Amino acid sequence: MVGRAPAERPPRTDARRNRERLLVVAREAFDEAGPDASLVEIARRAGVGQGTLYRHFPTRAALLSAVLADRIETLRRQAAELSAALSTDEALAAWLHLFLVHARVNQGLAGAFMTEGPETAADCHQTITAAAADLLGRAQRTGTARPDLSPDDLIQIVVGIALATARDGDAGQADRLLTLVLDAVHRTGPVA
Amino acid sequence: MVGRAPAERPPRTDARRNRERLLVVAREAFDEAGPDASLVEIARRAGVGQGTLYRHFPTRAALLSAVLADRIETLRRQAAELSAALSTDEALAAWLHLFLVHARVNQGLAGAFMTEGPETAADCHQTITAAAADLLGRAQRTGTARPDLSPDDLIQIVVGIALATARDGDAGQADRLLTLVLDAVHRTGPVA
DNA sequence: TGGACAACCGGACATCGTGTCCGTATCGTA
DNA sequence: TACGATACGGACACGATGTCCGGTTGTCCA
Repeated sequence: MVGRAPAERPPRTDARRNRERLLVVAREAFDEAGPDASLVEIARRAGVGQGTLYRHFPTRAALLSAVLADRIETLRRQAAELSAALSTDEALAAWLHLFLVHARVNQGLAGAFMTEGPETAADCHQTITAAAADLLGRAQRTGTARPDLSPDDLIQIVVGIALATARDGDAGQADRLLTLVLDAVHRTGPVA
Repeated sequence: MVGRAPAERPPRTDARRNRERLLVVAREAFDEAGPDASLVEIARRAGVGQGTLYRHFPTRAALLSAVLADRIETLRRQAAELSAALSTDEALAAWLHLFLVHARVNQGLAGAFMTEGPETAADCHQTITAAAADLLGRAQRTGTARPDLSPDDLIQIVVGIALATARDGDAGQADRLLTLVLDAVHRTGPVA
């Protein structure tokens, strides 16, 4: 084991402050303009120089996943809550719906999963997949969900729905497609 | 009815030649670098100025859909062939598989559907949807596909699968997800 | 308290991509 | 051949990304 960082100092207060401001502004900007929002514009609105932005968040993905971190955390928590409050099937359906809505609203979520390799968004993906595994696993053990479906595949197809329906305002279509998928998920027997 | 175009002249030979060269080069470029390939680079490799490129294809989408036009045409033809050769269900499955493969290989296809409004890629979308409507309609009349599914929704979810699985090389996942969807499509009765 | 050093800031800059504009060259026709 | 319509080409304006460095500001210690 090599020498570890020698008592690494905490970041300076102004650095910490700027980081917070950037996150707040970035959240707004991504909500307004989608995941392609201009980074210089974000820096400008946060009242900092571009250098500051790029120092804190070297890439767009880094900023995106930082912004998304708490949404992801929220989704994780909601998975647990729904799992406790509803039946397995209802919980799975409700949570996937929440996930879909979030993924569509800021397409950045789905975008962050896709445009990056596993490096940056790995944590997010990990957390989401774990939550899905929990809910799906319960349904599978209960016998109401087909056993030959992985949490990763489930997440991926919902991401697909989000990506495919992100642009047009037809939210109904996204819901219909999710319903279709859920139908398939619960199909454990042969075709009727 | 107002006066129609007065005997509109055919394009000049050099214009026609340049258009061809651009299409050839663009096809290569999109295959190599994906749908975000640089347009100036395409112009350069085709030996024409940027102005020429933008005159023939005012937007990236215009170029993309021109490049895709023959692939789309191929898909349309294959739909008819499969429809004649196989059972309705097999034809539908086989064609959706072909569509998925094409959409993934050059993500540009799916990209063209998404990044544009209905304006530019309308023809492509129209053709694809029509082919899907044909195959799906037959299955629905046969009674092997759920009646509450529109061709548009079907296409959209396959596009979603393509978008979501375009980056990572796991072609198996795309197939698994398509199978899942097909399962749902054929589910005409209550859950087993 | 105050001074020195590291950490941090800000914005200019280099680079790349898109799409427009217009002077010039070339094609088609009389 | 000569003329007008058509098309060409590249400079240009604009906007975005990411880097770099001189100046500034916190932090720590004497």
